Amino acid sequence: MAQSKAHSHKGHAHVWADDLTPNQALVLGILAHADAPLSAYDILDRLRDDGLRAPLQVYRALEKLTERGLAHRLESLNAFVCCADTRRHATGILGFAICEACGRVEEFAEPQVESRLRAWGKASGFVSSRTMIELRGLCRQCASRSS
Amino acid sequence: MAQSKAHSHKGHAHVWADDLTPNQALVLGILAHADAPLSAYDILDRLRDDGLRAPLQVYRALEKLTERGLAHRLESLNAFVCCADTRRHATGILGFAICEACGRVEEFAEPQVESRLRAWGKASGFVSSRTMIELRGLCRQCASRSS
DNA sequence: CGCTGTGATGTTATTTCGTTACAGAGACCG
DNA sequence: CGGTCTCTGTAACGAAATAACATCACAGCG
Repeated sequence: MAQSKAHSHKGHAHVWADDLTPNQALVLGILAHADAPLSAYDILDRLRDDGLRAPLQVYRALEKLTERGLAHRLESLNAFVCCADTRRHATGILGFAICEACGRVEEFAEPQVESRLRAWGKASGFVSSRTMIELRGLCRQCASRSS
Repeated sequence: MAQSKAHSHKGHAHVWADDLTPNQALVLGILAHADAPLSAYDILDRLRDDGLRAPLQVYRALEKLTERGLAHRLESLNAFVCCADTRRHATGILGFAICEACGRVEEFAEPQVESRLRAWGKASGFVSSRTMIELRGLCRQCASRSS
């Protein structure tokens, strides 16, 4: 840890967190500027000019970023997005609505969903460490366009 | 369609549905006897003696089985399970609790979770076609053992 | 200074997962 | 008969993820 600024020389980096390593900052920068989820290899391709060469470099950065809630993995897509609201993420379970037309992802929190899942865990004895909620469908714009 | 019995000569097949093709019946038979999720390649390995040779044969069968709700894909695992309760599946959204110790999967339905998600969709304009809910953690037995 | 522990990095090769492309066999329908 | 549809078989490929191993930077300590 303790890695100082970690500003991309391309100007990707922002405020988020100051203690990112250079690779982590590069990856987060790419995710923050993308308007759709990116696979690890997509990210790698966009960072070749910044010196990244192997998938593992990207996967390692993504692992740290997701641990800290700065990025999320979409399991049904094998792809990653930048967290839309770090504050909210800290408070509980997030859901993701993935538009299959435009590719955009909406991040949401539903406290009542969370409490119902917690109640189910209590009743069944299952101790949950991580919860994934993903919806596939059409966002408002795409749904109205295609109707 | 209309493929008759589709009984495996190894005795895998059961009641479920009579109109499965031979390959579909083989795959479903393997899934039904497994006590943990299986990847497509796991399934393929166990069906070599039954004549299956290529991944695609398994993926095609899995596609039909999941369409009909006879099997489910666990996105966070890239693996498949036999549906535990086809009746319940027909009625709505299912969740899956995956034990990271023993590998077993519990399938559950939470109508209130479903209604909350539906409400969110209505409010945000998102038209959902498919919903995935997966929990990772420890089942009752494994949680008590490891405490 | 040298030594040591720890975490991030870099590189190669391999494994695991999933799909594309193409061709054949059988059922059903006109 | 020809046309279409679904299921099937085979080979090759592409995408996603990890294993194994070596290196580098740095902080703490004697």
